[in-house]
Amino acid sequence: MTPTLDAPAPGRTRRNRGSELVRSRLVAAAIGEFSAHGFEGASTRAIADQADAHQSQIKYHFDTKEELWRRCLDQLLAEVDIAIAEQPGVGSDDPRDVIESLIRGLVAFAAARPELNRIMMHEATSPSSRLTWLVENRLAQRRSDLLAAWNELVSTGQAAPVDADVLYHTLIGAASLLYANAPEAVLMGIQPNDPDVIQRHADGLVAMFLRPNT
Amino acid sequence: MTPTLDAPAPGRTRRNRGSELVRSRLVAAAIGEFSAHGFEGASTRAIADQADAHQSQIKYHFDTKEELWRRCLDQLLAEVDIAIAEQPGVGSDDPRDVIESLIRGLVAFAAARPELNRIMMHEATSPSSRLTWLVENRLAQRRSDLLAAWNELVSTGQAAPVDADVLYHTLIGAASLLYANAPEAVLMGIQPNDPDVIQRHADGLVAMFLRPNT
DNA sequence: GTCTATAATTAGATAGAC
DNA sequence: GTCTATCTAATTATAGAC
Repeated sequence: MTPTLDAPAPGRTRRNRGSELVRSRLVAAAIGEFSAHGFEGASTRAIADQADAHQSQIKYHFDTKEELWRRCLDQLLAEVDIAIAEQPGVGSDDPRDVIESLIRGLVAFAAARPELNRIMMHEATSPSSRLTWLVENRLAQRRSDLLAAWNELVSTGQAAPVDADVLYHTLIGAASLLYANAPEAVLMGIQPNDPDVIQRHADGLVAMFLRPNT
Repeated sequence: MTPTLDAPAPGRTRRNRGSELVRSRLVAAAIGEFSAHGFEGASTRAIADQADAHQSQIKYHFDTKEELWRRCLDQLLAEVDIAIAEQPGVGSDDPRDVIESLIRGLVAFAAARPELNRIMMHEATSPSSRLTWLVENRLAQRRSDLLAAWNELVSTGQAAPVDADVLYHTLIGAASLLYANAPEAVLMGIQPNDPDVIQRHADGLVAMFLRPNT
């Protein structure tokens, strides 16, 4: 891992380059620990060790464990937005193409980067300052966007009979649990990393959530 | 909470009644803590406090935190089996009725008792001795039973085009995430405890996973 | 910016009085 | 069976040398 591979972030001088690297390594390690063990189960020492840094550097770079956690979420949410935006039909005029792209983007991302769904499943089981921050500042808008696209589909009669109230969790649960719970799936003899499995999974969800275009 | 309401367990004398009560109170408290904070995030002191017992009684009654955790899972799995068995069509000859009962039973249980799915989502994010025990000794058989029923539905052409490989996680994710993540859903303005919401959720899943009976 | 040392707290497990 | 007291280890946070 050579520092010179990372360009300085905007507004930062060359002298900060090393610091940015440490920050990104800490975030990367923290994403792994938070997703595997939850916020409370993850230790800052384990995170620092994985990042080849010292535990006290977390205080210097992020002040608290919770602020580090928020940086992890922002990193992952940026990635899921990219994964969805990369889908071919995402900007289509046809609401069916938009929802299909969203479903395929969610499956592809959950499979490639299960950490976001894992962290969500850890956090959403009980109220906390982190969960409130996450929903209010990061997730509420995304859910609104999904519902807007879904309502377009409903208006053209192509949506499956899924209530708007439950759509968000039904779709995300159906799309991501297999990958979020990959260690369990593997013990059950499933290969959640097999591209064929992922493809058939996405195809099945598209067929279920979108009504046949008669 | 009166001890006399609990009958002595089979093979136990009247003198053990108090002990059985403490055990059941510890299990009940532990289910709440494990589901909210995960195994690592839950503390045996908080569990004992909630059960009006002392932390060291966990050692006496269950020896280790992990053994207490296993008792919690057995309690919850017994409850989900009952919830499914209570569905009217579960013993039907028609495979469609069997799957419909399973879906409705899963939704009803996840809504009424989200703790099981919460604990599963905490545990299944990384390998552990607990996860291996759980899958091998408790879940593998249940998944086989589901797949057997599903294959019957496939053979009669009434199953949605969902691969057998991914069916288990797709169905459980679609049925339970809303309730497992209820604290998040509430922050989003959803009422996961509203019987109407639950009813429409179950209806939607039945319509999606079962092909129209043409 | 980095790193050592440590404070303050809490964890699970346990010994032994009652 | 219950409960007090305590052990060992791990936790986050922090002060200060370099």
